[in-house]
Amino acid sequence: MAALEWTNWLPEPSSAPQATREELSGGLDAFAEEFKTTAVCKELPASAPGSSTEGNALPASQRMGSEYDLFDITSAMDWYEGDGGLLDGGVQARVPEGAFQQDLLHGLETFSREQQQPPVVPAWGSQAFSNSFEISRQSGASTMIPTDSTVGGAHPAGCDHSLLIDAEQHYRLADPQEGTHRGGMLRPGMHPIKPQHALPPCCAPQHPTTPPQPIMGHRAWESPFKGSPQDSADSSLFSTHSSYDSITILGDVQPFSAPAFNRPSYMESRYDSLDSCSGLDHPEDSLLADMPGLCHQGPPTPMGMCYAPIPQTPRVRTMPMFSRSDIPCSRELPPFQESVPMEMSPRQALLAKPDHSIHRQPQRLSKRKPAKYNDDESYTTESQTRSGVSSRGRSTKPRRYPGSADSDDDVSNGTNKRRKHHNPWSIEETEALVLGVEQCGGGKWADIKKLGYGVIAQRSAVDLKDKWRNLMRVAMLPHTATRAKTDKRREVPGELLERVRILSSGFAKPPDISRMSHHRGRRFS
DNA sequence: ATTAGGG
DNA sequence: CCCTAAT
Repeated sequence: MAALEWTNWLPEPSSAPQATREELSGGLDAFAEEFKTTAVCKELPASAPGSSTEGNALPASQRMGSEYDLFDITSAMDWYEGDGGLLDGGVQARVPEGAFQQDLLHGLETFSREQQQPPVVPAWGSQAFSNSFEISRQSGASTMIPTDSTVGGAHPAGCDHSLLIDAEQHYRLADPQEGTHRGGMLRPGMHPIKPQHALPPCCAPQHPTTPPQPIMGHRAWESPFKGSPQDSADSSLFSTHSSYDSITILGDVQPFSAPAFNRPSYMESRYDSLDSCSGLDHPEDSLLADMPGLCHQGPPTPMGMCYAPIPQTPRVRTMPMFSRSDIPCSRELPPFQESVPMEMSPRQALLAKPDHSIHRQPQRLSKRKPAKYNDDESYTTESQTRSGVSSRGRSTKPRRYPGSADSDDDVSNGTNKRRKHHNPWSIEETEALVLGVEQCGGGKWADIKKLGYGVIAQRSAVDLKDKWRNLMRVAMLPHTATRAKTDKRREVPGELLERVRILSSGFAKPPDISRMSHHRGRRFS
């Protein structure tokens, strides 16, 4: 086979400092110490073992412990530190230091494997290793979130920050400008970037009882520099939106194959931007496109194409397609409207399964809502004109007089107590809620509503909050406690509960065990 | 205006 | 699902 030509654009192998066994081991120790994790690896193989590609075919749990995992995964993640794209003026932006470290590593490894030579390993701590990636020892996944990757010195700081978060919510914020790194554990409410741009609770840690999830998540994300002239996306791709409006967090992905590594587009463009390398402009050029085991999920996002490992089982765990309602894109995206007459995005169409709940839901609402408004109508006259749309606001809406007759409470339950309204959540609603939490994180119910899932539109933020609380309670119940399901329609699918468990494990305050059976005689809805 | 939490 | 306190 022809030797890889990565030397055309990578530093000469001889120029890369060679690390001794001890140096590399020491670096890994430091890494492990800093991140309070067990050492990534201790032993270097005398020669490249079986191809790392084979290694990645193994479950993540079995791949841990090898430094080749480190290399493969980082290269496969396809995220670069910074963005070396062209500026408006056609000036080639500088490529951040270490931008190609993943490729360098993989290239070195592939090279040595093909040449049947001992691996060439750059020294830890050299420029090739600018500490801009992190590995989760649990899932083997690494996630890199570009933050304010402004190129060409347009940004005053002229730096290329990069925030990396792994599945265990370690984060690492690199500031090449200052040559500093900050790291630690992500905690809810912690905003490594800027307070006003809250970092969404990132990929939830693996639930102890669940196997590694291939798709960690897909989250909306607003860059602190969104819309600023310094935003590379603004200058080169879109007019108003940042490349970093959303990120796709991949789990275990296959490493680049050598053929993909040799793709002309790759060799020529040198991956000049995050977008090009991820296939936004030319999907066929995406290195991920033809990687075995990867499937293309969803439409292109401003960040690039979404890829994810092909699920083992044919479960329909599609990725949420839109993190924002108005992603501009060169390709046709389904029309999407922000306001009340919600159009159906593909995802929503998927959610809105025919029959069951779809039928019941509007009926309940049409029965309940007008009644409520009619009640209020006699008390509030002018407020109706101004109140406008807000479908359900609790605060703005004039409230029923406490003692007023319950015209809409049709049935009394024998006692004199008012029967409370109760619209059970449909499975579709529940799934939409879980999707929202997966995107926005818990506690962001107003944001979740803004996502625009039509099925949820009639539920207030408080409703979402209450439902999520109940979902957590149900999810944390012992599996054996699946109460007699007389009502199959309302039963929350185990798959959803599993997702709830995964998400809830990432929150600071897990559901209070003592209140776990808070159902007070009535079922969780 | 939103969110957390008790009821 | 309702209500209130607290931001």
